[in-house]
Amino acid sequence: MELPERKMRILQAIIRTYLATGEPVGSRTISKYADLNLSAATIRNEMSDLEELGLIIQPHTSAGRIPSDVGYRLYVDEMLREKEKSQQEREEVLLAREDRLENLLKQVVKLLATNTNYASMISSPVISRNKIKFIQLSQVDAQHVLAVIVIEGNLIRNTMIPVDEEIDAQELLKLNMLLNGNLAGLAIEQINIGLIAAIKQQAGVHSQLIANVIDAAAKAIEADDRPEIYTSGADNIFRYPELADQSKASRIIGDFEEKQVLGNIVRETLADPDTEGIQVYIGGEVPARGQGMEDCSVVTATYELSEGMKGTIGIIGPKRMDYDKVVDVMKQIMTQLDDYYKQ
Amino acid sequence: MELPERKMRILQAIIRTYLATGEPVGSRTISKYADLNLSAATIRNEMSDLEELGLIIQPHTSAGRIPSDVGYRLYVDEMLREKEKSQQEREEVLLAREDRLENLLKQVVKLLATNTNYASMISSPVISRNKIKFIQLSQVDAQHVLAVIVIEGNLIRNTMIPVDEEIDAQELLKLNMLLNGNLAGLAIEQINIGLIAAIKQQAGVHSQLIANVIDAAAKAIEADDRPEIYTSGADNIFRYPELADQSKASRIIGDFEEKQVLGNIVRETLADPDTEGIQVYIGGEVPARGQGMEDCSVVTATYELSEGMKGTIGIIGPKRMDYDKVVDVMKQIMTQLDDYYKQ
DNA sequence: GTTAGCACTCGAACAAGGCGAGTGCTAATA
DNA sequence: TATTAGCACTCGCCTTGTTCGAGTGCTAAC
Repeated sequence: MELPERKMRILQAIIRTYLATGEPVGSRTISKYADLNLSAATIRNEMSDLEELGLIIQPHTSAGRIPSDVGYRLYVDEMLREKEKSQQEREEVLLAREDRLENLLKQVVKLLATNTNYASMISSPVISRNKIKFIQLSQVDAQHVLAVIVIEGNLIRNTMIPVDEEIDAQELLKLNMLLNGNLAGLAIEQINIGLIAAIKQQAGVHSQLIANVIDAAAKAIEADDRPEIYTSGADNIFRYPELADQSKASRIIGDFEEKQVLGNIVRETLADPDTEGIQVYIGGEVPARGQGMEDCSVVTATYELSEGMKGTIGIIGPKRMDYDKVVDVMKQIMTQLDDYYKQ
Repeated sequence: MELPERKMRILQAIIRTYLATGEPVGSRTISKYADLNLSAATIRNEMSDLEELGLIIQPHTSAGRIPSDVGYRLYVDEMLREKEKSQQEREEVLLAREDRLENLLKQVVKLLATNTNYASMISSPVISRNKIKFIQLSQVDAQHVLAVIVIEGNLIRNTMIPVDEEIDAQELLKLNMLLNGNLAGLAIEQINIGLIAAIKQQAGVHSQLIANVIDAAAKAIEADDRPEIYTSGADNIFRYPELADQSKASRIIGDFEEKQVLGNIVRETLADPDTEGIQVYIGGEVPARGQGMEDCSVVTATYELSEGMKGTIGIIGPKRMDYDKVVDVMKQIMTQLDDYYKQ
């Protein structure tokens, strides 16, 4: 949709004031905008047009106008275009080094929440290349064998497997070689029944143990498809009256805690291959069947912690969100995450 | 505090009706209680006494009475005493088997929330006996050695350690024996500088690697002191009007997500050695410096998943909580968790 | 010690009315 | 033709006043 220059500027003025105040904005308010220099009456005519175009809405007869979803969309797209052009320098948000991935993610999501004042989430990176790299069995005590499975990308899974009797060290070494020889480098799809049967046969008396290990390996890889999601700043939604009423807040908080809906958003974000940068979902656009989110906007971005380890960060807030600032903060954090392991 | 029989029964009647309705209860309502058979006027006199004793409160002159914290306390103590006596049979809440501890905990907390309709939490068990059981180094690829550390109670931690060059298999075997020979069975306090120096000396050129492993082991054990906390059903607080208003809900949700306050409650529960069963904190009794919780009651219980692995489950709701039901549900879940690994 | 009766209190719910922000339309103006 | 000033009108919000009723405390009678 292409909009005449003046209408666009009036729309922007309306949205900007609405973002700041959260109240319907009237023609007089806009007429005071220095760089427009139009009377309230003219603005009224223009507003009438904008309403006809579906860009703004009048909540009731004698009220000002508020942006519609379509209006927001136009505004956001324009803003993103502007941002693309001007590679502005940013003040850095600094990430402290963390030794555990989990702590890093928690740190990031907290940072995101405190910097934006919106509810924030981060998904742990999912590994797209799900090959087995290395398997190691060790006898931990008389009743337990520990299976350590390393997946491409150095992700590690452990499973404790109960055994009837202690396995001879020499025997264990053979099993390790058997497993690594047959499975290392394979993706989960490549491990078929035939292969499993063959390995089991070679394992002889320990075939049950081997079956357990393969099972664990399959589960380990599968688990990565369901990324962990961390959240922070859910209470921020109470800052915005339009979300703070009981029923809405309840649904949003519920969705936020349940992680189901967030999972959908994460999946959607990761699935969209052409947008490398920021994605903005406004109101009904939010990929969530639940009805909790349609009064919200969601901004997401994909980070790549290291080759093939992609995750999503996102913030959730009211439709009248400070998109400008949010996009800035998210870009900063994204860049830092992308560089995290390169430093 | 000992209360005459009749006053106690009136207090119980008041609290029970208040729990159900959430509204101040008047003398007439109580006078209709079949098993009391007293007129409203008499009840009024008794209520006046109860108020003087600080057990009930009148929100404003022409309103009924609501229980005070002290009143609740009396009621709850009495109820717990009753429960102690009658070992009632319970309908079972059934836990499905889960292979990962994390999933078990998530399942439990969800179950707790849906069964009680209150916000629920569970802490992962903390290991009190923090001994190293087993250490295993493996060469995963040319640049990385994987250290797997198993702690008493079969808790497993992994660390990837970067190395300059591949280590000979024979050499690695020696290092493994060195580590296990010297560290297995030791608690973290027993690993002192002298011991570390001795091991490093024996490790020769690989002393740096060994230092990293010991470091990782120390961190792994330490991490267990800060238990993970899972929550569910935070949105349940919106069911209770007295908590659902914006500022209160915001603070509670914030506390709930931040896990800091919950951590305190968990610590408090675990620290209290003599109560083996259920703990009830009413209003100001809640061990949380934040002011979000003083309108709430918190019920916690300690479970013991297996020898020495203790954790806490808890629910958070309004002071007018269905203590009876909550205690029942928690006891069920506790018992099931206690038996979980014995089945 | 218990109960009936009564005057009194006070919040909740409802209705009426004024206020004011904002609109659309029309006629005048540049 | 585009813009602006003026004006009547609309409608949600807030304030005020009123009623209603649940609940109380007190007193006198049982």
